[in-house]
Parts: sequence; structure tokens; C-alpha cells
Amino acid sequence: MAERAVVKAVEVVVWLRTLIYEKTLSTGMRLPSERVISEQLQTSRVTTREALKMLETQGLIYRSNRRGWFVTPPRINYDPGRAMFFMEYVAEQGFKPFSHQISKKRVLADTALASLLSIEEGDSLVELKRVRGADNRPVYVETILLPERRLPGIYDHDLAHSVTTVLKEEYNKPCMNVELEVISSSLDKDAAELLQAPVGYTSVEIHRVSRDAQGALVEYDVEHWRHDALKLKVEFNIRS
Amino acid sequence: MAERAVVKAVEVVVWLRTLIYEKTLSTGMRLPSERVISEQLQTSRVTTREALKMLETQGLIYRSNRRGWFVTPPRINYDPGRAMFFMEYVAEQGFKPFSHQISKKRVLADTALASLLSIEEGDSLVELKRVRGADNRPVYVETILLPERRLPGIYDHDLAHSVTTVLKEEYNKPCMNVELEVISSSLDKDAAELLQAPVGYTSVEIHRVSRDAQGALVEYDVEHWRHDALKLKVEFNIRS
DNA sequence: CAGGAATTCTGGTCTATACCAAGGCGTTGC
DNA sequence: GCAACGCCTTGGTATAGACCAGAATTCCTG
Repeated sequence: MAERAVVKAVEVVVWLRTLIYEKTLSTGMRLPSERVISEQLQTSRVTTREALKMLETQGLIYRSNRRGWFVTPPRINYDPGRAMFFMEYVAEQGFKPFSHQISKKRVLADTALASLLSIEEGDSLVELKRVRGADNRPVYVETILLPERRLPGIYDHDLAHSVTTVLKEEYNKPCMNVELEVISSSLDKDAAELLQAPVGYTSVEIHRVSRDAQGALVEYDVEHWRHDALKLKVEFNIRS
Repeated sequence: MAERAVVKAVEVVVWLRTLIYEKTLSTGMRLPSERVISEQLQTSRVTTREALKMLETQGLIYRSNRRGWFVTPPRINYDPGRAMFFMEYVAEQGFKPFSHQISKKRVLADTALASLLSIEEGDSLVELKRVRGADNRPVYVETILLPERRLPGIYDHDLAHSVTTVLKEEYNKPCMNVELEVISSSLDKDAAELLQAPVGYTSVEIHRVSRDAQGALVEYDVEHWRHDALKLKVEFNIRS
């Protein structure tokens, strides 16, 4: 009997996944505690945790510091090609969005930044940090850099809501062209804290360079998303 | 003395990361074995493994089944907006690319697939599976679906190299418009085997719908990338 | 009844140990 | 010369137990 043809941790994964698929456990609900699961399936806590982490990697469940494991809500569709801002498209998908500004300050472009953004070294940039989320769950942090020379007075505008709108309405510089860079990475300490996630949590990192109709850089933006909260959509035409 | 202000596993992470950054361990090299690291840093193997997994999530190292842990090579830049094919752009980046066809067969569109691809239910599709990689390291698996009705005789063409080229040269249907969907996910058993990665390994899943100049679907493609092998780049103009 | 203190519960970290399975490699035998 | 066998190393899986830190709840007190 009892060949262990199957991996024990996978058994736990399957058991939990079934509960989730059949909606015994549904979005937002807490899973049984690690100790209870272990007892139920006759396994050790280490093995149970391994299973939970697999489901976390799949994005099916997430943990909240010392509170428990929960079933992950649906992902947010994010289409950087649509001229809409966060609050709008998140609400459109039936979530209750929020956006908190963390900081706003001036920084000077060092060599690397200057060449990356094709501006002059030493140029002043307005740096904006935010956390954004839906239904009380923070999903990404972002750092925005705005070249002050091209956007005089930008520091004094209210940027808490929509930078895109300010650029368009106040400066007549709608972002026309976007360059995205996307990699899978992990959260550092700061980002993890803001997203209420463990350090090292899998993340999706998006770098976005936006240019106006003349091809001049108007916004540089780095976003760190919880990996399980994002479905990125992009549509474009091939450049031949 | 000895406050454990720091997490032991993080100590290990920092130690290894330093070795990597200062190039004591460089691309492709094997790390010391788990047991050796544990002894060296006076910690248990479980803790060491935890640290290794953190570095794996960051994409700094990867493991090869029972052979050891290795320093991850640079990521491949992938820009689906450029009208180039895999072998070309990978070679351009200094890698030695390869591409293996796994299977080629006909499948019939079910309801879900039909509506997703805006074709008729029951329509025949040519399904192509491949693994691709660089420098002997498989980096992604893909499944391509081609609607046979729109591409008569497509099954009999040599599709092993570049589907894009066949579509353009033989059918005069260059892909003009692309719709991407990107999510962070994890590898299932089949994909994991093909990529020589552990089951559950973090992956980036890309769905790609390509259309010709008339807006008709000509190619549907699902790619599963090792998360640490990909840097996705996209450039496009905003739709207002 | 409100506010604070104590308790309980949950995940977070860590140790020590054990055995398994597969890759790598050297040795042995033909 | 080379294939087959077998040993050693490496990661893979699993157990049992311990203690910590923070969240949640309960309970007690003024």
C-alpha cells in the first residue's frame, strides 16, 4: 500500500485547489490555519507551508502577515495603452480603487538617469511615490519622475490624482508614445511593507517611458505590482 | 551579543548576492552545495534552501535538477512589436538560440476557443508546440494555433522555423496588429519538464493574438517563459 | 460600559535529522 | 576501448519540535 508515488505537498495543493474551485473557499475567505490543515491531511507544517507557497506562486492564495492565508481576488486588468487613469479603469472593473501619495520631492538626475531619460545630468526631476490598490488591498507601488525643465511649475500642481490628466490639460502634453519594459522580480523591503506582503514576494516590475507628440520625454515611471494582482494587456501595431 | 535582529536566511541571501555581484560567482557558475553553504554560515539546510529560493525568485540563481544551483545568465530581451523572429533577435543579443518542435496536429475549436478567436465553433486549427532557448537553456514553451480555414494548406508548410515568415511570404498576411496579455503564473508539470524546471516554478505567461491588415485573426499563441529569462519590451502609441 | 491587560491563535523563523532519487564519475570487467 | 555497475554527491521531500512576534479576541477592571 501507500506508495508515495505522489508528493505529499502536491496532495495538499490539490486538496486546497479543489476547495477553491468548488467555491467551498471563495474570494477573500480565510483558509484553515496551517496547523489545522496539517492535522487534517496528516502531514507536517513544513510540508503544508510548501504547498501553500506553491498556491501562492500560482496566485490562487495570498497571506496577510500573521493573520492567515486568503483566497486571492480577481486580477486587475491593466492596459497602459488606454488613455484612462487608475481610479477609472479599476472602478470600471467593479473594484473600489484607492490611491495614496507617499512622498513628493525633487531629485537631481545622475548620469545613469540622464542618459536613460535623454535629459541633462543634474536636471531637476519631481519624484512622486504612490501606493494604489482596490478593495482595501494595495496592489502596486510606483515611483514617477517628471522632468521639471520641460514641465515648469509641475511641482506645485496637485499630482495626487492623475499625472496624465495634468500633463494633458495643464501642459497640453498628452502622452502619445509609450515604451514599456516588463520583468518578473521580487519585492524589496520598502515595497513589501507598502504592499503588506512578505519581503521577497514575487512581483512584476514595469518601467514606463512616456513621450509627447514631439518625442520628448514627459514621464518616467516604475511600478512594482503584486504578481497575483495584475493582468497586463497591451495592443499595438507591428513596426516593420 | 548575537541579537538575531536579522533573519538568518537573509544573511545567507546577502552573502551569496555579494559573491555574485563581485563576480566571485559569475554567470553560469555553480554555487557551493546546500550542505557546504549551511556549514559555512552555521545554519541549517532548511534555512539555506529558503535563502536560495529567495534568490531564485529574484531571478539571480536557478537550479538544475539534482545538479546544483547556478548563477542565472542575462535575460533575453523580447519585443513582440518588432517584425523579427526568435532565432534572429536572440542571436543579435549574443546568445546561441535553438528551437525544437514538440508536436504538430489538428484540433477543433470548442466554444470557448471559437469566441476567443472569433472563428466558428468546430473550425479546424493547426496546433504547434515548441520549446525555445538560448545557449542550451530552454527558456519558453509555446503553443501556436492557426486557423486552417483562413490559411488553407498551412498544415503542410514547414512551420518549424518561423510561422511569421510563412504567413507573410506564403499567404501575404503579415501580422499587423497584436494583442498581448501578460500574467505572472507558475509552470505545470508538462511545461516544467520541457523547461527543465521544477513544477510550480514562477513563470510569465503571454497570450498573443495577431491579426492581419484586415483585422482577421491569423495566429493565436500562448507562451510560458521561465520568469528569470525574460525582459519584455513593448512600444506603442496611445489610443485615445 | 469602555478601556486596557492578558490570553490565544496565526504565521514566521530555525534546528536537527532522515531517507529518497537522480546526476556524475570512477572503477571494474569484458 | 567501452559499457555496465556501483558509489558519492547533490538536491528533493518529509518529520518533529521549538520559540518568536504580531493580530485578534477575551476577559477583567475601574
